[in-house]
Amino acid sequence: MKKVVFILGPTAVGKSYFGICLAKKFNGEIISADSVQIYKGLNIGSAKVSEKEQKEVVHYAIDILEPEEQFSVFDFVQYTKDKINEIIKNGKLPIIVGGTGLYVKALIEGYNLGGAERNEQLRQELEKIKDEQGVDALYQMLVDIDSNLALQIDKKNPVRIIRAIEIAKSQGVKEKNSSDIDGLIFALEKDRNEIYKNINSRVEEMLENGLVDEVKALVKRGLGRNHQSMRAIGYKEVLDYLEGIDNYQTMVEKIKQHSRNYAKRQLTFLKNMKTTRIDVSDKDKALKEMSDLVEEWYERT
RNA sequence: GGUACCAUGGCCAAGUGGUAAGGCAAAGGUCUGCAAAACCUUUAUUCCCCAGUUCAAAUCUGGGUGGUACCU
Repeated sequence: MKKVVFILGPTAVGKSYFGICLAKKFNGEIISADSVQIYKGLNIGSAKVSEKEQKEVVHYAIDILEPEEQFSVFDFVQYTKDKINEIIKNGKLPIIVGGTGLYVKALIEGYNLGGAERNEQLRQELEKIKDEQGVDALYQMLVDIDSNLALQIDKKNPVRIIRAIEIAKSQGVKEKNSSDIDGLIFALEKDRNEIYKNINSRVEEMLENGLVDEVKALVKRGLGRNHQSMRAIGYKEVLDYLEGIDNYQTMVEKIKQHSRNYAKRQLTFLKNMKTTRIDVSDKDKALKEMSDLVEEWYERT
């Protein structure tokens, strides 16, 4: 079994901080589990750890993709498994820090995904069916192709139905889940209002640090709303502002609002995972608590 | 001061006589493949107030209050 520490939690609770502290203390290296921080050029809006912090502690899964590229849970699991092995081989402790729940869940539970490629042509056809005949027709297609798979898919969720059809039609081999990870999984928590307050002030900070310019640069490079990376919170809203759809004030409010909604969703997702909950309202106390737990867990075989 | 228009949930808003659409927010939730995505559930016994017409009014009439625009 591979020993891996996980630091999860909603946006703006302070995951990065605790990750770095623990890494320093336990000779660890960090793998980010964040669907936006993997992209180069998306720094401010993704609250990426600073270069300075990246020098203090080795970080992986940050800046590994161009903003034009696609990425999926499958890719994340592949990448991360390799890194975990590498880190352990070097005698260090892997620490996974991030807020993208599904990435982490897939890793912990050992999803064996087949690696089905995106099929743009098929996608276009399916989109067309959805627009012309509705989601029900789309779902019916899935039922016809693979009725077992269809049972697991939300009937009304076009994004998932399309992906399911894509997978069903590809040759990807699916095996059973298997995980060789012995995880110590922390879920950082804090009073909801406190989190919301942090989010609001962090958004203000991002704006002061030049979020709008960051997006402008990406737009200049040819990025637009159909790129996966640009659908992230903080980016799509600025895009709306730059295109004159929203005024500045509205943009700011929307970024805050969407971040709050996101935090809520993360909290819900985390509730369903087996985690060790840590109240981080008192930073020092929380750090001590986590350190003790890591120590004890690390000793165990 | 005059004239016109408007007043519907936290916000935006549809509805012009038949028993309150929708969107956003909020709250809760889903989750094995774009997840900072996508999706689901809940949320106005009541339409600014008062009086009237009518079997029936958010919808019509009169008055009041508040707002907006234009005029003097």
